[in-house]
Amino acid sequence: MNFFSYLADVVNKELEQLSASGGLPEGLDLKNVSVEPPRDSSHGDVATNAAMVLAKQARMKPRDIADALAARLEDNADIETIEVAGPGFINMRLSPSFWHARLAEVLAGGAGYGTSDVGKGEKVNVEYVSANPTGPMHVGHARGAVVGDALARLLGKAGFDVTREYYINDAGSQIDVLAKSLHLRYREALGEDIGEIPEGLYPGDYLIPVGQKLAETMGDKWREAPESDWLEEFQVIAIDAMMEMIRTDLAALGIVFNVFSSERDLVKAGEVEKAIAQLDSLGLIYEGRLDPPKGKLPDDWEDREQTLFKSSEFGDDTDRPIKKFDGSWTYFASDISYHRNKFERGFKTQIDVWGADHGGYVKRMKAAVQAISGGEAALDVKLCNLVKLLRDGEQVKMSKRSGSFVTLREVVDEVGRDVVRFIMLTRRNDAPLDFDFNQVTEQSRDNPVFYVQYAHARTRSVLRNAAETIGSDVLGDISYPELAKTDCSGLTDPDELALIRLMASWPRTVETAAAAHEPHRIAFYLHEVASAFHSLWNKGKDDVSLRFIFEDDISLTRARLALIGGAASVIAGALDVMGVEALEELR
RNA sequence: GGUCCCGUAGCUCAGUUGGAUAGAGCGCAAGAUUCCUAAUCUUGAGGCCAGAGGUUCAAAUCCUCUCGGGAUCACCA
Repeated sequence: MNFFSYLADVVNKELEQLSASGGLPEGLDLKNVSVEPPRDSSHGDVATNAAMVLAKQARMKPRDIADALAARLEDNADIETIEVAGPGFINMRLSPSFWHARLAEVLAGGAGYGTSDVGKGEKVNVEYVSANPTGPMHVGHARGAVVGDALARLLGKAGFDVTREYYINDAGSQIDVLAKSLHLRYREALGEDIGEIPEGLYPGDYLIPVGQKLAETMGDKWREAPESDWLEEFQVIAIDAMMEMIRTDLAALGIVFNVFSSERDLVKAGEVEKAIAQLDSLGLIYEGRLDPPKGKLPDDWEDREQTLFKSSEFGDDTDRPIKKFDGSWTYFASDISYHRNKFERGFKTQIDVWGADHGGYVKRMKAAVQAISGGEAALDVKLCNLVKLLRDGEQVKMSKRSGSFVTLREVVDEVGRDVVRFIMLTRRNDAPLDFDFNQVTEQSRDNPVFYVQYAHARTRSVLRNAAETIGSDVLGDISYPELAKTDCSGLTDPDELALIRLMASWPRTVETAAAAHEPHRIAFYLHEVASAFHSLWNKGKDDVSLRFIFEDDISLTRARLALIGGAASVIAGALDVMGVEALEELR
């Protein structure tokens, strides 16, 4: 249960009763009344702004409303103390028994705790990675991959029906380049000395094995043939090989898609024509001229008539071309048809995860989604900023031209998938991110992955240790469902209750992070839980009564183990939303 | 020049879609190991939330302008 929602219901009911009994006017609009954590935990566990929000409508002083409401809430058994503070906040501290009940929920819920139905099964499409199939994935792709995957998991946890989708950009001119590069490697495999890879072709050696295989299976059939004979076939072969490589790399990161959509297939099926025809029927397509960009004029600027989409009618800065000079569709045109295709498959909420360098593309794409859906669908674009790789304090230089970029695979092989995934979520998606090889493999609190994993390993260590030192025949069953039934009235220390309050905040964290489409919040939440747990652990060093295991007090030990088990369960559950496995021990 | 993102402690960043005295880590200063992993914890100093207006009970958050950093700017994807 989201205890904030629960208390919001309680507050709303009391407000209605106040209205009914004449303490407040009737017919008040309660929609802005909220029950939230206070900024400063010394103010209490939850706070409501009801008195301030209603003051104007009710034509009463906030303090008067607050006093009346507080007087009613005071009788509620879940509320231990209540006070009116500041301009009219009502601060509530909840009773220990309320928190004990939440702990039981955490344990009984296990991995499913925090799962919400706010999504109401609504279909959401998350499109991410969508790297061009022209080479291996590099670390920049890794960030988009992790953000998209974690967002998909988060939305699923919040009750949405999520589809993870990869859009294969396999129709543009870079595919011609890919096919030509492959032909060169094919000739090389047949024994030809190809020398330096010419400028404009892909120099990486990942096409070498593909060329070799071609030479084996096809012999020299295409060696001297004109380009027009082999281009199409080489394109298909190259795309398949690259996508296979990309899938493998993504799998190494633990990322799997439900749907791969091919731009090439869309174009071949005439989907672009359909989409453009629809826009045309709405009067949104016309022939016209664009103003050149202000400021510096591009060298090759040519003022000419083009086929344009009226994206400016939907908030874009200017209208956008949908055909190239040679009459073929622009990338934008096929992207319109792709998003239309997603809408026709029932996705009214679409999320795209892009690199920050595509920021200038957001407005037109949102405009297009609005236009093709008649305003029924909405697109949210998450832009992922750059990842800066650091090693020994030095930036690892990446140059695509020389082919010396660091691949996703290399990073995953070096530090592990869980580390990559976690670190990629330690910043907001639109903030630049430093990925420091030294830091992320370090076993210290500088390393957030370690800090959180260590907390989990410690919880598991205590549970193992309890069973060993006391013996399970005396201690009893300490599985989470059994611990859920434990009498926890012995848990009264403020830090213990604070830890439970954090655990109990997990459902709300899921809901708010999902609503905001911000998976990084899970990483910050985890850091908080880990910190609260480490803190409690160390408190037991000074205060023996706060230790977890007492051989002569099984009842208290079980209560403490319930606390520990709850922490373990919530940490593991939150890590799972990030796609990270919780570790049992760190040795 | 247009557009978008960013500007919060010395550094790296959070800030729960408008809430109270703005938080955390690193670094700095001082401390804590008879126990289950000190691989951790506790305390302290450190701020004109880039700046100026506006909106309202309430602004780091929303609006306008200025300054500074980044991305991008027809016919690439």
